[in-house]
Amino acid sequence: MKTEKVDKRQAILDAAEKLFCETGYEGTSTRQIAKESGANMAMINYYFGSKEGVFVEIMNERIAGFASQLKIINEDKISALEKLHRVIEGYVNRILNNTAFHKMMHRELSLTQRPEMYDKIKDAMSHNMQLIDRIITDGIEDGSFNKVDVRMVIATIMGTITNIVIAPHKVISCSNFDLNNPKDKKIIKDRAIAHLQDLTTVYLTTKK
Amino acid sequence: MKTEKVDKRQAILDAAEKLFCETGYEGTSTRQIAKESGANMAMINYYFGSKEGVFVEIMNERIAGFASQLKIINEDKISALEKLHRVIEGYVNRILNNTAFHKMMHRELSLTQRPEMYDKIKDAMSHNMQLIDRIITDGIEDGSFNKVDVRMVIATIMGTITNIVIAPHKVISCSNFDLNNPKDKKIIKDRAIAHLQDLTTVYLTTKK
DNA sequence: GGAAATTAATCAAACGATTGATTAATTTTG
DNA sequence: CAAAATTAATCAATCGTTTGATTAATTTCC
Repeated sequence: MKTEKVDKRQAILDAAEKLFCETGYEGTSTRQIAKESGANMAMINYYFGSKEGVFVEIMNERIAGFASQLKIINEDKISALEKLHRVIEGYVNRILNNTAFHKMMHRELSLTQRPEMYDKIKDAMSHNMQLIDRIITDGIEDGSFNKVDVRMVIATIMGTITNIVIAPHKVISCSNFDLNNPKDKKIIKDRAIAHLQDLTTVYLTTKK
Repeated sequence: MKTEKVDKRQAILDAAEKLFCETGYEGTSTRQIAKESGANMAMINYYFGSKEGVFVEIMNERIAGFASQLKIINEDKISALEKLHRVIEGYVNRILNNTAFHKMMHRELSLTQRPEMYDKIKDAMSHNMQLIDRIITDGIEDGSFNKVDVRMVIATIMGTITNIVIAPHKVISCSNFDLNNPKDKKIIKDRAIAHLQDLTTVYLTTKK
């Protein structure tokens, strides 16, 4: 009769991620997680060993998901510019579809107290970074891109997106604007993609 | 004879800022602050009323410092591009000279639990944003700049700098690299300024 | 000027509340 | 029945804050 299989384990993960995103790791108590997930407090330790175990599990799951999304863009026989544009589109979509997690990740990246987590995030990022690095470097070598500071260009692309997620008021000053509203999110996505594609096109391919 | 006036109040502020930057607000205890500052725990509440009072005081001091640094760049009779370049230089220098605080500010901006603080930071930022907005908009209106998505360009400038501060490994993959090392910091500063000035010049002034 | 009164600064100790974690008992499941 | 899942109760530790007392400095008063 009741097919509603309540997977407490997953419920804990979902609740914890939501709370960690909203109030931070230290700012979230195990009791809050238990309450929000509908599970008993002891279940947290039963399944994940500790509060930190929950956090690590969330990060691992997410990072694994990101890695699997790393498409074989570099295999396609398209121009370097076209590749870069696809990467930008993919990045903007991914990050703006997971704004809460992205915020949490960046928060963790700015702390020095959990070095293992810092390194884990850093490593996960570096894969994607190397992909972009290769695309731009190839473009420079085959003459289709200007000689630029590749790492700085990457910082610009990633930094722009992160900035939009963390401080959307910088882009939209409208007060009743909400990134969680699908309509508003779509607008921001399109603007971000258009801007970054235009920016990279002009900056990388304009002959001086 | 003894001019070593130990201002406990200031010692608390200094220690708290250091700790808040390193381990976050929730991650720092009042006992840590007391120990690090050499003050008695009760002094924190004596001077600032509460732990949050310390935090608010730090933020207010810093934000006031930033506002006072808001130079009258817009008054100078120089081109829009020149103004923008000066703003970029000022921003990079300011933020890279206060990396720890900048990290903390962005961390606070990504949380939803202290709305008053969020609004305070947002307001402080919006002043600087309006300055840049005006410079670019003026440049567009007088025909020296291309028609671009002004808010997105601002997000790019600020996002790039923040990204460098929070994830410097993206720019420098060298393992023994340290943003606290003055020599390394100088290198990053110069690269960031050169990149952003070059980027904005090409993107805003290239005729299509 | 010097005793008396007042204020500011500092301290050790303790407060109640909450933290993450664990126990032992119970229920559910296969 | 045995293993797995779940529960309420409890643990020691730590949290931010408050207390009452003490010292040092300043002000008031005669």
